[in-house]
Amino acid sequence: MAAVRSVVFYFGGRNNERTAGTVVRRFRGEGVQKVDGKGRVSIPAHFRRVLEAGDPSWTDGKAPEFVVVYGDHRRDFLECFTIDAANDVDAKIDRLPRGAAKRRAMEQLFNGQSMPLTVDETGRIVLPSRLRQKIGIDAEAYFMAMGDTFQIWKPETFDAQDGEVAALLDELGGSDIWTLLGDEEEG
Amino acid sequence: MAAVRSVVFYFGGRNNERTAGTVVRRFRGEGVQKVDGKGRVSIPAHFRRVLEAGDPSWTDGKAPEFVVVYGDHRRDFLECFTIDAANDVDAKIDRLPRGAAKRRAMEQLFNGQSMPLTVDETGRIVLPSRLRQKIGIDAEAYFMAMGDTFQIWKPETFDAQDGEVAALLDELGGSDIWTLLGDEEEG
DNA sequence: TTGCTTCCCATGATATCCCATGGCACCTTC
DNA sequence: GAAGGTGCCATGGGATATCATGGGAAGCAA
Repeated sequence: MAAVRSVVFYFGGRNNERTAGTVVRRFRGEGVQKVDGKGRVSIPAHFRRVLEAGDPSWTDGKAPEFVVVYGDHRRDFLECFTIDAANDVDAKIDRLPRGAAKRRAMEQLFNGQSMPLTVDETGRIVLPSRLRQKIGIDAEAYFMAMGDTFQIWKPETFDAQDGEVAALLDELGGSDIWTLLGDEEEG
Repeated sequence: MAAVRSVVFYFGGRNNERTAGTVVRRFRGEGVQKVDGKGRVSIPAHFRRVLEAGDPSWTDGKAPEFVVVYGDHRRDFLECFTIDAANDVDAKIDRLPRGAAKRRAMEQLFNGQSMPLTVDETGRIVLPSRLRQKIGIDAEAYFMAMGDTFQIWKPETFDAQDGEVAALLDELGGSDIWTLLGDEEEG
C-alpha cells in the first residue's frame, strides 16, 4: 500500500548555486485546491513527491515536512520550501557577516516569519487560520510551482498579478520561450 | 493549405532504432495520433527515441520523462521539452536577476504553466483533460517536430495557422530552403 | 463548556497498470 | 521472390490504486 514508485530524479538547473551533484526534483505545475473549514488543503500529488524527495528524514510511508515562509505584510502569498532548499537558504544566511543589517533582515524573514508544516497521511496540510487570514484565503487556494519552491495564493490575488505578468509578456514579445530567453547563443 | 488528415506518417521511416553510434537528438517529422476517451495518446516512436536520449535518468527499458509547457490563454498548442532541454531553459532563467519582473514571468510560464509527463510502457502519455480542453483536442492530436522540442496541436487549429505559414513563405519567395536561408543572411 | 486541533474513516472521480489485438515493416526460409 | 515468422507500433478495454475531499470522533486548551 505504501506507494513509493521509484521516484525518478533529475538534475536541476546548473547554475542554481546548489551543491554540485545534489539531485533535485523541481516543482512544476499549478492548480486550485479546496480549503475546508478546518483549514485543510490537499497538496497536489506531484508537489508531494518533490517534498518527499527534498526531506532528508523522509522514508516511505512517512509524512514529509517542509517550510512555509509567510513574511511580513508586503507578502500576499505563502512560499514553500523543501527541507533541503530551506537548509540551503539557511547556509547562505550563515555566510553573511554577523551583525550585518542584511543578515538580520534575512533571519527575521526566513527564520522568524516562517514555520514548519507536515503533510498528513491523506496528503493534506492544515493552514493555520493566521496564515489563511494573512493572504486572504477562504474556500480555495491556488498553488503554483516556482522551480525550487512553490507558492500558495488566494486565487483572486493571483489572477490580479497574473494580468500584470501577461501584459509584461506581451510587451516582451509574446509567450514564446525561446524569444523571451533570447536564443542567439546556443547551449 | 493541406489538410492535416491527409498527412501520412512521416516520422522518418521505420528503421529508426537506436543503431549503435547513432545518437538521435532532434525531433523530426509530423503526424496525427488518436486520442482515446482517457486522454491517452501514443507518442510517435521516433519522438520517443529523442525523449529517451534527452532524459539523463533514462535507461534502456525505462519510461522517459519530459516536460510539457501549456502556457497561458494565448497558446493554442502544447510544447514538449526533453529533460535536458527543460534544464537548459531553467538554467537560463536562473541567470536572470532574482526579483526581475521578466524572471518572475518566465518562472510562472515555464515552471507554473507546465507539467512533467512520463511515457508509459506502451509508448503513450495521458494528456490530462484540462490540457486537452485548453487546446481543444478531442479525438485526434497533431504532432509536429520543432527541433529541440515538439508541439501538440488540435488538427484543425494547426491547419488554420498552417495557412498563415504558407502565405508567409509565398511572401518570402517560395519554399526553397536555400533561398530562404540566403535571404536571412543578406538581411 | 466552547472552540480548536488531530486522527480515523469514507467516497466519487481520476489516473495508472496490466493484458489484448490488428497492422505494417523487415527478416528468414524455402 | 512468395510465404510465413518476428517484433515493434498504435490502439482498446477492464481492473486496481491513488487523489482530492468531506464528515465525525477524540484530544487539548482556555
